[in-house]
Amino acid sequence: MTKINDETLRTFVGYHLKRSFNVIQSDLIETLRPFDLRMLTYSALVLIVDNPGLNQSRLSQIMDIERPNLVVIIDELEERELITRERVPTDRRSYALHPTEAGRALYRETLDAVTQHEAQLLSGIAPGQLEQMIATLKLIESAKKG
Amino acid sequence: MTKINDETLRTFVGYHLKRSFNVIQSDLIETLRPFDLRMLTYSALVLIVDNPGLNQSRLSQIMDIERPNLVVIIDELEERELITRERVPTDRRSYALHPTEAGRALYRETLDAVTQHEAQLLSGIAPGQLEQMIATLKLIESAKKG
DNA sequence: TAATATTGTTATGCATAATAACATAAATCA
DNA sequence: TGATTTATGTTATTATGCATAACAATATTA
Repeated sequence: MTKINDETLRTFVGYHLKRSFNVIQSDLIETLRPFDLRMLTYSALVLIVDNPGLNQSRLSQIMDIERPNLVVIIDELEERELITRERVPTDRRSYALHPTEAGRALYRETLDAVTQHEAQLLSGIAPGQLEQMIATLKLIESAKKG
Repeated sequence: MTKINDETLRTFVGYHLKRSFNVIQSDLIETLRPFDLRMLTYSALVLIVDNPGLNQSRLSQIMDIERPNLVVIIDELEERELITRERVPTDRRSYALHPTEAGRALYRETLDAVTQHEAQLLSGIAPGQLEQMIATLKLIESAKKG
């Protein structure tokens, strides 16, 4: 088999970002599978545990997704009794999101698992090199328009 | 509004990768919109122009997608007469994919546009820093299991 | 008070991605 | 050689991620 030439696409930073993210994403999906969590439900759980009382509008902002898409995620976490939705007395439009004890327990379990799996996956790369890359990724993130 | 704490997620390389990729992806989608191309149809077009004669099986491998998902992409490119599918005499199971002249023209146009847009988006970051990041991204890419 | 904005929701559609099952053709092997 | 296995492209189906329009309830503002 002749090797395929992707040098043109390799000139794009986005191409490298996507391919490397795919690797990490595959690993993460497998890591979360035993806990019956997807990337988005996991991210939401972590953010709710770390920011108890926040509402869905704020959560969708930090997660960079549209509010309608967050609804089903919150529905799922609530149905599994990992979080609660409580009416806010001072603003009866919104719900305050809080983790349950089960939610906090799952948070601890999964955080351990995810941390260890990512560390294992990236064990061949020097920590300093990763730190440097993260600094650059933050610059890209802040290049966002609007 | 109180600032939301995402420090836990920030400990993951994957979180930074995803957020920065989202920024580049949004920009790319807008860049490709006038050409009526999506990321996948664009990638496929580039790879076919750069590797004329390759078949769908090989293309799906380099694109990291499943063969069934490639079919509709190739269908679309063929229907728009940007590429052709030709039976391979020596292996009548497969098709050789070739760009048409229109496909090569669109390739040149879009390559210019995409290159310029990405350069503009990342203009605030030193080229050397980007190169260093790409080297790290390649390491992550090659950490793939299987 | 009237007009406007915000929050959460439903409905809908598009894009990306994975799997099973299949017909055709090629390769292997016994 | 013939039988089995493998490879290629396809259809169908499903899950997931992500965006927009429209809406009811509530809050804000002019």
